[in-house]
Amino acid sequence: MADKAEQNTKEPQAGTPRILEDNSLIRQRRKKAAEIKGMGVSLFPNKFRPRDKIGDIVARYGRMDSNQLESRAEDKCSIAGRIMALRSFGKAAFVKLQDRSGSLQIHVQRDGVGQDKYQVFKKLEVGDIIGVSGPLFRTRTQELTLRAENIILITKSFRPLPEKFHGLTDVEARYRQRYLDLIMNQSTRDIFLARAAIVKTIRRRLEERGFLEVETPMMQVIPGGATARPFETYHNALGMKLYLRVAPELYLKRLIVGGMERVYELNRNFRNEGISVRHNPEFTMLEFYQAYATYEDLMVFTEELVGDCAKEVKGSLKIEYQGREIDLSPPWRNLDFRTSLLEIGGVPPDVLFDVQAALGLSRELGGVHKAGDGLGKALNKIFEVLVEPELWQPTFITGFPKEISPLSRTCDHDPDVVDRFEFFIAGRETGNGFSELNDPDDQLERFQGQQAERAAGDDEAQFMDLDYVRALEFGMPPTAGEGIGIDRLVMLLTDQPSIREVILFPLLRPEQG
RNA sequence: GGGCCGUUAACUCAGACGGUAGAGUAUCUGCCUUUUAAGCAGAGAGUCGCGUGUUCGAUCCACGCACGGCCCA
Repeated sequence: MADKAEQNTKEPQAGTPRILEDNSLIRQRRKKAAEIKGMGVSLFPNKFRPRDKIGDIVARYGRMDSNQLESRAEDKCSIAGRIMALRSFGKAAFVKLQDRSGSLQIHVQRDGVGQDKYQVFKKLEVGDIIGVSGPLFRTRTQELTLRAENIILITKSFRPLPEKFHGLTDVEARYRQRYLDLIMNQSTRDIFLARAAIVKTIRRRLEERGFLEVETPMMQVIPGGATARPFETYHNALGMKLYLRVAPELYLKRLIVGGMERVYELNRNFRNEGISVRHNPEFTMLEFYQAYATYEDLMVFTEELVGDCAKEVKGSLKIEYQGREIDLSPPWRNLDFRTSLLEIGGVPPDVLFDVQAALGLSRELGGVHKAGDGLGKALNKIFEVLVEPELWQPTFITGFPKEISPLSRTCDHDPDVVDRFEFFIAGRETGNGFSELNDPDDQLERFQGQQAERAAGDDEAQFMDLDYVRALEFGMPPTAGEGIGIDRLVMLLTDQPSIREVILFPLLRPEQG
């Protein structure tokens, strides 16, 4: 009997924690839970062990017709999952059960599971996690269905799931409550399955080439390896300021000095910058270093590596991103930095060698410059605004100015340029590689130059790292190294416009002011 | 940091150019042993993001704030 007075009450049911928001639906679900408990049934048992995955069942039996399934009625399946839909007919019901591999319809009949279990079952709701076992059959409409012979509540759900048709679409809710997003949206699950596949492919390819996976400090006394502002933190016992790393680069190259010759790290970096569709304060980067190689060797490897990832998750080197086709087939376009400014950016030739003209143009385009900024920084800003967005098809840019590359080896026949490339896909920088600077005296001078820039007010300039110079003095074999932004690669290969869609828990401000 | 847009029931969304709000789904009650956005009948559910101001009266207007989205820096 419905007790409407009780339905209306604002009083929480027994056991409702007051620290979380409450509503009538939650109260109703807790009431049902109490009733189930009152029947002597545990709400959170941990005994049921599913023997099967729904995906496997569908793969194995999905093509069998009614008669074939009938003849295999002794093949009992045993699965566990969450109730995503429930259609009840009084003495029978259909349940849509979802596990990590897929979903399957369950038919529960009073005469199939027995009066007692059916009484409990009638109290179950969408969102509850149950275990069921029984044979498969096909319904009148030919849907593969498990006939429940046994059914058990595994976990009671106190909160209502979003509506079945529209699901959860509110972007903020999807990021904050990613668990709900994952329950409700197959497309979200697919993104993170693809991400895992991409990371796995990268590791496999690197392992095949003899790279060793290592882990270097994320908390660093001297943040180095990239031009970026670091996060600061503090170690209480040591009484010491620490930085979250902006890159693992300098540590990985110390390992090259140490004789490891081929190393990689695929992990998080932290940069204290604004948030955008391309930037999250913490992001995942692959960095790898190979001794006795040049940046040109890595360009070839990059084409292979990115291509392998595309084949793995898209099955093709021709992919579509945000409605436009991208062809990852090698060889990729290769353009000199200055040439790209002229041909793609439409920059007047005199700007390329005239600091004042370059700074002027950069400022016109919105660039902010300090007194000490030279040609390299100005041209780089111009590049970012005029050229980068145009590089839709995969493109290597080479011939970068030395001024913006303090860790790269100087080009043998142009002292203003370094042996470096960046590659761009879909108008975004996706990776950066270079022949490493292994002349310790040159490196020391570059650091000193960075120190001067820092003194002049550039808080993105790199810190002096004397131990790194000391390591180079022991001798680092000629080495090429590269970093690839994993989040951006995943965006590309899952056709996502925002980096937040490919990060499980993107950084958001707290919900309550 | 700036601009634009958004925030209404658990979810997805309407809405009134000021008079304290609706739909669908979900939920509750009843019926129903092959449904699949099940169906039929009935019912309940809201601090209209937060605050201040204007007003007889604000969810709606104004200002501020919070959170989010997109664009720009």
